[in-house]
Amino acid sequence: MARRYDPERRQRLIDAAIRVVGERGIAGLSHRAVAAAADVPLGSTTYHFATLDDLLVAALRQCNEAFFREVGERALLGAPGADLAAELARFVEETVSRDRPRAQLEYELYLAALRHEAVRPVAAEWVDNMAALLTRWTDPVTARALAALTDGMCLQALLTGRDIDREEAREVFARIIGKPGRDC
Amino acid sequence: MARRYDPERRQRLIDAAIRVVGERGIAGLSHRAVAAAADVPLGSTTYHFATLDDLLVAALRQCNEAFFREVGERALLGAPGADLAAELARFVEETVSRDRPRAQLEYELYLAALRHEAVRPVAAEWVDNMAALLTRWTDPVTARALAALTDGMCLQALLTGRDIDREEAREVFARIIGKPGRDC
DNA sequence: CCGCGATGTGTACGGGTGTACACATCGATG
DNA sequence: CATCGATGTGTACACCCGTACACATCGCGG
Repeated sequence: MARRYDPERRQRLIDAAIRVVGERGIAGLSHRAVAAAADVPLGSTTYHFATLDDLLVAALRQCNEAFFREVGERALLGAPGADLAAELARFVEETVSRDRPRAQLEYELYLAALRHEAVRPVAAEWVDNMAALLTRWTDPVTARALAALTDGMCLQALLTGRDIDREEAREVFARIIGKPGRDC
Repeated sequence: MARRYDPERRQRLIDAAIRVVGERGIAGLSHRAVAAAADVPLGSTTYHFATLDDLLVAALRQCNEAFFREVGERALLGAPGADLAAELARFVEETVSRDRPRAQLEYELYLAALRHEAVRPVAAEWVDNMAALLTRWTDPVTARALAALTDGMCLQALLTGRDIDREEAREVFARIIGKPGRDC
């Protein structure tokens, strides 16, 4: 494999793309904007990423990896056996209130799959990763439902600008999981 | 109030905007595209809607009204007292599989609130309307949870291109509602 | 009936965009 | 060291965009 003059050029472009989307939204994503943010000439962006969809996919994939690496490392949901409903409630509440710009960025990339066919497989990966993660605590059906409810809660909060009531969230998560000691 | 030469000009522009977003996505929404779709000169769009956000808000508001008018007229969720979980499962399954383009359009406008501050109040109305509707069957907390889960399920299906398992959906909705005859 | 504001129309300008392409430069390979 | 493909660079083109603005046209109030 031939080495590049700037072996990290591609990576820097992805980082720049994420920065651009974070600041100006997907609508502001352009070869030129990324080139400027990465401090490289225009031709370099078009060389490494022929279309904007390529950039979008690379950016979402990187967010995806970063997110689940963090979740894995920091055990964002506590150890298996912990109170999953409470952990999920904490997670959505913090996602929405603590680092809102980042959540908006991640969701914007994720939701781009609605219109951009090319992004769909990566969005599917995200969904599957989240479900797989939750399967450590519960069965697959419940895991998928928890993932969906998490998305719904975060999005409604982000879209309306409201905060999340952590206790209310915990209660609802618990209902899906099923209260321990009862047979429903 | 002074009557217009074309009293329905504004309305036709909104319809055209919805058509444009449906065909080309929000990224393809422009004064020119709307003018062409409505068969009016460019200046007319800018006169009635100075900014694109104005158009976006008007379009979403119209979708919002149309949606809840339909829900109200056709009793999309069945009469109060019906099996709400089953009705919701049917609803999400049909939303995703029957008229997918329309669902994509509605969600694209709705999700625009992530980036467009101006759209946020209308998105909030949508959330509130959905919750208020569900309050006919259940308490407010459960209603909000059902609305969030509905969004999450539809979105995950639309984003990944997958279908919804109606029976699985019913089961999960039922858990949030709480099964009748049992005390959980 | 006349004037004025609301509504409608056409055009032009400056700026941003994707894309293409010719050229420069490097690393590996023979 | 000659060569060739991969990588990097600069520029130019055609296109679409929001915006502004001058002008036309209509309806209503005085």
